[in-house]
Amino acid sequence: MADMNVSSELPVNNTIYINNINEKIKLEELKKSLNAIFSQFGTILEILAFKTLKHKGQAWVVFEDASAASRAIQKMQNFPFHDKPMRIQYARTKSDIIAKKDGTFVPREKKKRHEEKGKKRKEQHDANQAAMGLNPAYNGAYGTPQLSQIPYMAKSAVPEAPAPPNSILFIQNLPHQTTPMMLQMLFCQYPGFKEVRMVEAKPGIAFVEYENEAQSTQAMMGLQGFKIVPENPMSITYAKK
DNA sequence: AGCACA
Repeated sequence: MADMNVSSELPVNNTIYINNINEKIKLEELKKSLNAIFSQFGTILEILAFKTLKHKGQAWVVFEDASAASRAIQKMQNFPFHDKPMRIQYARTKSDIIAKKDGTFVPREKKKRHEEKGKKRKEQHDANQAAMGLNPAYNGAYGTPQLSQIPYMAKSAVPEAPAPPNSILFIQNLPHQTTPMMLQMLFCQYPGFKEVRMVEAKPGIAFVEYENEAQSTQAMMGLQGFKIVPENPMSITYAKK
C-alpha cells in the first residue's frame, strides 16, 4: 500500500494543477481568489484558467519557487472552496513562463488541442481574457484594490455606524459549514495574525484578531468579499470593542 | 472527469 506520499505521484513542479473547482465561478474572480489563497506560500508568477469544455473547473498556479508549490499542496489540499474541496497536484509539465526563465522554452507547433466544434468564439475570447498573466508585481500586492472582491455593500441598509479601525475584525455572512480551521487558512497569511474565534451559538460570524490595526486592515483589504461558497461573500468590518 | 500557456 502507498504510505506517505499519497497525493503526489507526480514529480515536483513550480506549478500546481488544481481541479474539482466549482465551474460556476467567473474566471476573473477565480483568479483573484486563487491569488488570495495561494500567495501566502510564495511569489506567484501566473495564474491560468480557462472555460473551455476541456479545461473548466481547473487552474494552474505558477510559483517562482517549487518549494512554494509543495507548501501549497500540503496546506491547501481539499480546502473547501465554493462547496467543493480543491484537489491539488503538481502540474505534469513545466509552465512556459518557467521554461522561458530557465532558457528551455521551445514554442510548440501543434496546437490542435482544444477543438470544440465551432460556436465557441466567445469562450475563446473569455479564456484569453482570463489567461492574461498576473505580472510578478501583482503578487504580494495584498492590500491593493485589485484584491477587493467588494461590491456586496450594495445589498441592504445596515443602519449601524461602523466601529473605528482596530486590531480585531468582525466577519459576517459566512456559510454555515465554515470552520475555524478554514478561516485560519485564509487569514493566517496576513502578518500579525493571532487567532480566529467563532461563536457556536451564532453561526455565520467570526472574529479574527491581529496584533495591530494596520495588520488587521491589510487582511480586511485582502479578503473583503471573499467567497468560500458562491452565495456568501464575506463581509469584514472592524469589531466593536 | 478533464494538464495549459494562441
